[in-house]
Amino acid sequence: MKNIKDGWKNAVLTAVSELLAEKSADPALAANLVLETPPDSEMGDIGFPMFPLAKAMRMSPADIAKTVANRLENRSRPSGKIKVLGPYLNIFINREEVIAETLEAVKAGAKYGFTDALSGTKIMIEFSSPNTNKPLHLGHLRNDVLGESSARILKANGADVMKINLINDRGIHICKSMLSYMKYGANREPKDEGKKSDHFVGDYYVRFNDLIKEDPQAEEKAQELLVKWEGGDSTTHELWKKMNDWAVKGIQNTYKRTGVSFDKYYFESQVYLTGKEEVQKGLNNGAFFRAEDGSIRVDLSSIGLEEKVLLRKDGTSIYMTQDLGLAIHRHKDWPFDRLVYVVANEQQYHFKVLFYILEKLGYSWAKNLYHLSYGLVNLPEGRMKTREGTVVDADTLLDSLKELAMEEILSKGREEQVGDPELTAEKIALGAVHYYLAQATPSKDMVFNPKESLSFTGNTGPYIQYMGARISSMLRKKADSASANGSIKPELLAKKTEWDLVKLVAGYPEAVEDAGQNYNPSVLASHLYDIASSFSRYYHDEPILNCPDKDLSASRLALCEAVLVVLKNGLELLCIPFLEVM
RNA sequence: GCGUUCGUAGCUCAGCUGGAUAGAGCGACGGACUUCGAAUCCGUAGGUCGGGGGUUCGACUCCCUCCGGACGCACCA
Repeated sequence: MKNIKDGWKNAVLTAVSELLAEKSADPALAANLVLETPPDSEMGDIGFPMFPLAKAMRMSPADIAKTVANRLENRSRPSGKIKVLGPYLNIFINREEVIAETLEAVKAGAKYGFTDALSGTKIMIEFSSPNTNKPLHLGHLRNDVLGESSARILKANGADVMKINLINDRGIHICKSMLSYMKYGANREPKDEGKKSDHFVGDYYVRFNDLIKEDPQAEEKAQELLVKWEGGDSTTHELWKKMNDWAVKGIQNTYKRTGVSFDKYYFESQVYLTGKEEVQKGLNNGAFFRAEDGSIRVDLSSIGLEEKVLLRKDGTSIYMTQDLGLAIHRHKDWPFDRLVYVVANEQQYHFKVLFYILEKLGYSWAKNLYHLSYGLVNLPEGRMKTREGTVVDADTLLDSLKELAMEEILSKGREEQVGDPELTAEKIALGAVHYYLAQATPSKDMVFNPKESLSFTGNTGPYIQYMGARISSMLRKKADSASANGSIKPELLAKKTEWDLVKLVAGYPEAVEDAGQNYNPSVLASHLYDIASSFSRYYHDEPILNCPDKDLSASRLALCEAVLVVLKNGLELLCIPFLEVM
């Protein structure tokens, strides 16, 4: 469909520039011509507003539209119908052609919608990056779905993608949970308390609050523990390793559950010292300077900021130093063309500075670094707070959703049809959360209302899953219907609803490309909702299997299959499980 | 104070590089299951697109300003 649009645009463009020349105006003004989609398909499939040309031609936009239309009528042009609507030159593109083309394209199955927009591009994407002192929460789920989904979308656009996870396994917060465990743990293990191992660790982190009340020195002791850890103290490292293993194993369990995976893990404990040499190098070549107090800094005045310390006066490194070294280290590991950081928008400053410094150090790839900045997930009463216990835990959330989905299955009496109710409920739960998180514009903060946000009706993941299940159900019954003996005839699909569906199916690859170019899964989510909802209306209004005309029935079913391909592929890109039955 | 960012229906969100009457879902109210799955569909009510200027043939979209919120402005990560 894209080439048809382009064909029309060129035809109109040519006609317009000719006309401009005749009016002795600059033909280059034709570049102002924009192609848009009319509000309703009854007005046309594509439209060209003529306002921008009015002044140069000294004609009313409506007259221009008429003149251009006449000119186009009398020459070779792409097939379709021209309709002038006031100042708009609208085109009804040749439906049969597009329908036939679309039904053919969809035969690519799981590959339908893949583009080569990014082929040959190596993209590294970092996301999740959990701390090992507590389990994942709702915020991580947003990060994870954005990261995983973006990675899948980039791959679908032909990119070579490497997903990485930087585990934050060192630092004062880790020491706090260790200290707390040393005090209250009594060498117990997760299985002794029947807890998921990351929750087990997290509970000790929370209990550090109790520890502070008991022992005012607790904060200092945690600091001492960190020094011991950095000094390589063996007992400390033993405990550290044990607790980190618990945390990481538990977190990985959640990844498995949500369908998130990584090609490579980096552990902060192994890389936090990298970057020191880079800072030295930068100092030597004049990119950085040594301040009076002995610390090494970078001047940021050219990007409107002040200065930033990169190495303390005692020579120890800071967060920026680490990230600096890590980026360079990663490029050596895997020479990417682009590096995407999926990190909350609170760190905008950090990345702005980081990218600037890397560029200043002369790394050619530095201009292709991208901070996929996303907003916080807030509760109706405000931000989630660990100490107030309002953090929405990922596993707990999924469990309670699963329970709701299960109730739904039971209340509809569908446990037989569904086969495995447990598994189905789990997939519905995942569909609900992932859709909810993916549908919002990444950069914006969002509000999560535990009571209302995760319903299964309306604009939700399960709604889309349901449409997939309905089509799947029809396909299972195909053999017993009229369509079994019919043949597919694109010209029979003449209803407005059918045309709207075809356009949505045909527009899917563009949505994938759009989502990829902008690192924005939400455009894909809304495209899927549009198509699911169009299908639902269609399904309601028109008989498909029950259609008496066998050719019409077969054609309609083919259209539904096309919709199904889009739903399946799109859900996959959004990390939402597809369900044959639900 | 400075910077970034957001402010669209009661609530949660869309609105493509400015274009034809601002769209969904939830909630409210009213309808539709002897028919392909009602986790569905249809209808009604609900909006000075935070306020005010400006640019433009045209502004939810761009610019300025004010108001309000969030987040940054660490030798914490």
